[in-house]
Amino acid sequence: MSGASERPLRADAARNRAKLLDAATEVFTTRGIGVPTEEIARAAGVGVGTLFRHFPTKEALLEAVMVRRLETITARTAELAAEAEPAEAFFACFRLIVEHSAGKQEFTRALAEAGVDVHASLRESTEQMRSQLTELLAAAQRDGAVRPEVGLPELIALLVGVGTATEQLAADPGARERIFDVVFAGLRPQ
Amino acid sequence: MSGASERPLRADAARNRAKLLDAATEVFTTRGIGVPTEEIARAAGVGVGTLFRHFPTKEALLEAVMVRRLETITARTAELAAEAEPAEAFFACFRLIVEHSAGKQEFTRALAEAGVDVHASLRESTEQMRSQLTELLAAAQRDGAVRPEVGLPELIALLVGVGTATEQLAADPGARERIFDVVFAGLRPQ
Amino acid sequence: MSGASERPLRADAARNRAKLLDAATEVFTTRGIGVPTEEIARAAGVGVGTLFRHFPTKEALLEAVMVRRLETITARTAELAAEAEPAEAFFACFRLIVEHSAGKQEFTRALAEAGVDVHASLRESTEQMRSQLTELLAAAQRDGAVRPEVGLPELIALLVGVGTATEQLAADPGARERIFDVVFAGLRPQ
Amino acid sequence: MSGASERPLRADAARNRAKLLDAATEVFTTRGIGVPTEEIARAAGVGVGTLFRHFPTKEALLEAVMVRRLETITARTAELAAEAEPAEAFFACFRLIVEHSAGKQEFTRALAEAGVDVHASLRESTEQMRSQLTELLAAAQRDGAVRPEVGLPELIALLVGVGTATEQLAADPGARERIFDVVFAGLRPQ
DNA sequence: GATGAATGAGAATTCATTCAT
DNA sequence: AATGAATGAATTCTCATTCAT
Repeated sequence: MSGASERPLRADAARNRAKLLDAATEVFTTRGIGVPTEEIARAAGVGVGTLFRHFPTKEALLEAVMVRRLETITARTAELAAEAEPAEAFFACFRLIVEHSAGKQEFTRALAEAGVDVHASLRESTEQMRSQLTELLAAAQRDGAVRPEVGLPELIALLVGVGTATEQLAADPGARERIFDVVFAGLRPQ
Repeated sequence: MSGASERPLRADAARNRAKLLDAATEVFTTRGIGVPTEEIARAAGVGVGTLFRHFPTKEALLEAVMVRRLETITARTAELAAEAEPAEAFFACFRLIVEHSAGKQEFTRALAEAGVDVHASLRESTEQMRSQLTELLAAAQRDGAVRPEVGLPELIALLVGVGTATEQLAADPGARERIFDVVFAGLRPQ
Repeated sequence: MSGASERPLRADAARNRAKLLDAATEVFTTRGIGVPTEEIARAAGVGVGTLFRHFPTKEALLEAVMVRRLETITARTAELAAEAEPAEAFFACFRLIVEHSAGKQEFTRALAEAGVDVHASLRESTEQMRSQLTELLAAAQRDGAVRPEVGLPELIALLVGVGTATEQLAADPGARERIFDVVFAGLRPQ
Repeated sequence: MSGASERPLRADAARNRAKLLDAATEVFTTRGIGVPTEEIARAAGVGVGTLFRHFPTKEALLEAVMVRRLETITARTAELAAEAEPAEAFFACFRLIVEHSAGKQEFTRALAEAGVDVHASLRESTEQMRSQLTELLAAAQRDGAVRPEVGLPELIALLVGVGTATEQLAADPGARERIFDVVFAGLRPQ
């Protein structure tokens, strides 16, 4: 489903690639993007050379991390959307996305700064998520579960904003829940 | 008003300090923290040496920028709080803070990473703002304008979150307004 | 006469710049272009940072070395050309250029590979030398001291070729002299 | 004819070795020595591992390329020398060697830098060529076709020099011809 | 005090060479 | 034997900070 145009990748290479992505995700989200590539390689248990063989630049690694994240989110969102009523689905997906988005902003910014207009491969995953969100939102609005004047841009901004807000409250699940309460209440037709 | 324990500072030195803070604020918020100190000095029209005479480390400059921001916000918040009814004051201050917080997160993160737990001098300004917010919130809740279960941590997280959300919508004031609508509606007792 | 558009350059900075150019000339010609910048800095008695402040890339350093060389040669050629009869001047300049060109090829190739078509600043110095050579050659041919069918490209190729040939014979001045004999004889009308 | 002391080498291995030498010759002469080994392997249609099985270091590959070149030249020189009169043979061989020496300098330099003083295996081929040249030169001098004061070192230096000169004129065969005219004229007794 | 040159510890990236498949 | 993934030392360049002018 995502870029199926490369050779199968030898078993060990695939394993290393995965280890690198895991390590990078972990390290980038907990310690920020500034972390030297060398540390990511160490965290993955491989040499720097291997890292750069798989991802030709640090930026490419960042991008790959984000793509994988977006794909996970997209897949789970699709499941959720299929299982539940529009209203329920909308709010469940909102939570899901927020919970899986930790640290995403910093990534996006870093990529954006790199000039390349939200890199091609990211664009694909991004586009997919946008269309899912468009549908979820429309259905929820049709159902009267969400204010009609809220558009896709506002929804995305809120997702990012709530992501940031809850990150601040990492230590207090109750408080985090109250953030959702507030925003969900605010999204309903008044 | 802040740390009045230094020598008076010669007129030109004071002017340079101000120019540096202005330049740093501008540059950090528009281009991120990664910008080399040399560029900030250039933007301020002084040499790097001067920058480092005033702020012993880049981090100290970051901190000073934030302190000044917080002081501005605190001052205006105090004015607003004095002029208006609790409910109105609360929401007006919320907007005010959000609008003055552009780029703040990145700063905070950078400082946090620097290890020193939210630097001493910042703590002072932070503390002041916290107590203002505590009062504003309590008054608004007493007035029945804000849900009683929302606490200070949630309020702060929402301020940061809405700041992030509106940053995403920099180009569309109407959409930004809708974010405030949603969150303010959600904050009111349901 | 060469790019007089920069600030005067502080005394110590100028000294360092000169030390760097001297060291680079020495190191590049004796040990080749592959030598790490760090070694050149060490040879010049400065830190790498200083090297890169003066020459933003290794390539720029290479270029500066060549420009300085060409300028020296051009200046001496002009003197020689003024002092002597066309025939004598032509052959004296030929020697001069050859003797000052040690290692030049490698430089040119490195720069050429860098893509930028024989960098702008080099072009200027190069152009100057070309026009000098054009005149010297024309005068010598008018005088009947050099075969009329030899053009500027051949002259330049011969200069480079004799440079290479004599480099091979660095240890044997007599043999080097014989190379000049052969080529000078071959250049005269037969 | 060269080092006949290795095992016979399986047919496919021999084919790979040849493909590697061809590719290396091509790539080194057109793009310089700096080209990564991996590209040479790719150009030869084999993996890097194979390259390193046949040539234990990059330097060894360089050496092998040169040896093969020298052997080709030596063989053709022998033919030419047998077919023609001394004078004619001398000048014909001079041309031959020059035309087959493209890029050789860079190789030699690279090998020389590698410390090992003109590697053992090269020495053998080199020695053979030296003795051929010695004979050709002596015969031509005996015939009165070449100045008597020119020795082997000068001849070699001239070969290298003319090689360099004609490389500069790659695009203009006429000019290249004039270089030969000049040098051949200069070599004749005056 | 102000200036900007000098410093050198990192950071990203490359590439010859080794080794598991 | 061949393959190409893995390795990590080496290289170019950056930038916070210091110091001579």
